[in-house]
Formats: sequence, C-alpha cells, structure tokens
Amino acid sequence: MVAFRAPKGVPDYVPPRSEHLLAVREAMVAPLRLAGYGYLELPVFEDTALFARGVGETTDVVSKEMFTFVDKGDRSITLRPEGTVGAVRAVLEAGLERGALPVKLWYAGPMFRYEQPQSGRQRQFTQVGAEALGSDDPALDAELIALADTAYRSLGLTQTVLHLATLGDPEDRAGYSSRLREWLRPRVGGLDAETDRRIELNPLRVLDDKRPEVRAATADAPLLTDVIGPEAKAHHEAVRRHLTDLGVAFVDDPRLVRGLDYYRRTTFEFIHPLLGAQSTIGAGGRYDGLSEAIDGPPLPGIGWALGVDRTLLALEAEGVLPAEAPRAQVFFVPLGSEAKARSVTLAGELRRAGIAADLAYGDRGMKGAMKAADRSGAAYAVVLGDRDIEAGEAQLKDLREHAQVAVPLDALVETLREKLQ
RNA sequence: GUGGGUGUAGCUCAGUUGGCAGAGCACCGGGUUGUGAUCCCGGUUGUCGCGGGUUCGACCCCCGUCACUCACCCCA
Repeated sequence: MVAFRAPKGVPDYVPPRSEHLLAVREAMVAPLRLAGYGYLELPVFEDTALFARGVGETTDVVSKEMFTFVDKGDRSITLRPEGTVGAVRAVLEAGLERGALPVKLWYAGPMFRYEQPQSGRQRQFTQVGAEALGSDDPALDAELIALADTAYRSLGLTQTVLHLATLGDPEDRAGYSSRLREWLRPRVGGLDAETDRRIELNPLRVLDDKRPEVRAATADAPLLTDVIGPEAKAHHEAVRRHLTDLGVAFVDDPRLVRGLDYYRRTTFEFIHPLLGAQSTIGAGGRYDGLSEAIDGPPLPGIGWALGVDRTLLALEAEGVLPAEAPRAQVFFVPLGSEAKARSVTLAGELRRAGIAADLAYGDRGMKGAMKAADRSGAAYAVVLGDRDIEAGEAQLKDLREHAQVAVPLDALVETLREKLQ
C-alpha cells in the first residue's frame, strides 16, 4: 500500500509500456512531417469561454466534462478537453491565416475530460492532432485521412476500420435537425430527461445512443444523407474519390455522429473492433465555421485527433507491439573501486561516441554484474578487474557468441565502435 | 452522474465448513578465487484496501466506506 496514488483517471506509463506509447506517438507524427505539416506547441489550458464558444455550449464535453478552475487573477481557466479549438486560436493569434494557405500544423500532448474512467477512457489522455486551415479543397480532407491511415498501418495495425460520412452544410443540418426532432419526439421522447434535452438541442446525438431500446427505436430514422445539398454532396464525392485513388479503404456510415458542434461536411472515425466500448482510436472532420464561432475571420479547416493511449490498446489487442529495444550496447562489469572508476570514464567516452553504454552499480560481484549485463540486452560486456588494469587491458565478451578476448584499454572505444558498426 | 464485478507479497493469483496466510513469477544470495541467459539450493517482502459488527476464533459471514475495474452516458 503506497501513500500516494495518481489522481483518479490519470494513467502512469512505465517501461516497457511507456516506450510503446512513445513509439505510437512518433509513428503518428512521421507521416505528417512528410506532408509538410509544421509543429505547433500549445498551452494545455485556455480561457474557459474559448471552449464554450468553439466546442459548443450544448455538447457533453463542455456542459459536464471540463476541468475548470478560477486562477488567482479571477479568470476562469479550463484544461483543454480537445486540441482543435486551441490550435485555431493560436493560428488566429499569430495571424498565420494572412500568410500562405493552407496552413498545415500538428501538435501533440495531454487532453483532459472529467469523465468516469473505463477501458480506453481516462481523464488525462494523449492525442496527436493535425489541422489544415485556409482551404476547403476536398483533397485536403483526403490527405489528412490518408496520413492517419498510414500512421496506423506503419504501426502494424490491420483491423482498423475507417468510417466516413458528411454532415452537409449548416442549412442542410438545420433542416434535417428539425425534421429528425419531429420524428424522434413520439418515438424516444419521455425516456429520460437527458434524452429529452438532447432531442431539443441536438437531435443528431440521439442516433449515437448505444442503449438497445434506443437503437431499435431509431433504426429507421430519416438519414441526413438524403437532404445534403449539391455543393456538400460534390465535396463528399470528391473526398471519396481521392481516398479511393490513395488506396485508403473506408465504409460509408450515414449514421456517424460526432460529439462536437463545430463539425460540418466531412466527418470520420477510425474504429478498432477489438477494443470494447471505447473503440474510436482516431477521428476528425471539417470545421469551416469554427474560426467565426470564436470571432475570427471566415477560415475553413479540416483536422483530426488520434488517441495515443487507445492506439496502444489496439496494438496490444492485435499483438503487434514492437520488440523491446536493448537498453545498452555495451555493459561494463567492474571488479573493485579502481575498475569502477575506469568503467565510469570509459562508459562516458562510449556515450559521447554515440554508443549506448551502461555499467553495474553497487558492489554486485561478478555473477550479479554479468546478470545485469545480460538483462540490459547489450551485445558486449566489458569485464574489468585489478589484474586487467595492471595488464593495461579489458576483457571484451561477446554475450551472444559467448566468446571473450583481451583488448588494450586505450583501444577499447575504437574496437567497440568498429564491432558495433 | 448511474449500474455490475474485484480488492491477499513488487507482479499474476490460490486460500476448503470460520481454525497457524500460500504458490508461481520477479528480486537477492550461494553452487563457481573473475563470467550472464539454462540448471540446482537457499532467502527477503503482508495493516489479507480501510472502519465497525457477529464469533472462543474472521482473509472467509454482516454493515459501512474507499480504491480499482467493466459497462451506461459521452468520446480520442
């Protein structure tokens, strides 16, 4: 029993799992760099009103899941529940929308939502996000989706399914909403207060309800797809075509519903079938009205966020975790204090030469130190005792071949450098 | 916020009708004066989540509480 535990819903990652998490993050970023996306470093908290306006007052995220507090200057501050709104704010603050368009950016870091934790859902979680602003070209929609697809593939995931939909333009959505509202009232109205509220404020959300009775009741609800205007429809068809040209497989999902208000036209989710209830490992969409919602100029945009934690869960579920990397290439086994001092020096020299080196600490004795060498994954052990120092040499042992040779001490670094080439 | 499940060694978990708290793994040491991963031998670690109650006696039964976990809601 330890005195302190991490706060509820806040995960620690320790080796070797933390290495896998880092690898996921890097794999998500690599394709973005190859597509001209620049790095954006963002604050993890913002003015509360920014999220309320940008994400939408009626969303669950804003209405009940924000980590909000008042700072010492009496400002209302909120730990970011998602990244897009802050990214757009930063772009506007820096005036990037006046430069070359589109502006393509990525960021990564922790997000915070005050929710009941469960598998794949933590109060603090990490996302890699990408945004492309200043163009409504459907090729950008397809590009971003393809980059996420590439990231998942490069990690070895094969079972991820891309769901694609369009929300149409605001007028399509508004018309459909009122129609759907009328349709829903007699069918699921009165079920509970939350659902009633949702029918009135954001009826599309009801279609996302997972309760069997709601699912059954809404099975043949009218579809948004049927009322999409010609422009949005053309945009959607172009996105589908580009994706097909790029070799990205997807399924059309007319019932796909996103939880944040700023989406319009393209929306998508990457779903992993082995994950249980929280199975969306990445998602995004177009948000052409977001900039105006936070008092900016008209600025179309498309973006996504990939869940780093959930993607790690997916890797574990598919059993495609990368092999553990050795912690050292060379491991010193010093016998005695003089040998310890020489080992510390030599390990330092190797590290400066770009070779991963470690040594046995404490007075472990031969056997224990060799065991530590073995566990480090090192290819070579350097055994160093008084008699070797007197002879001006070290015993260099190849831990895989079980072969050992004496090497002059002043040639050790160079010898290892050659052997590890 | 709501519901189910689980809390025993660092980790994974056994623990019989209520009768001296265990195993495997890990870790440490020895078998080898200076040689690992295999093998053999030995050893360390416990507020049985916490607080009450019942009982001669509670890891076990009862009540409460906390934590973790899965699911709903919602979402990456």
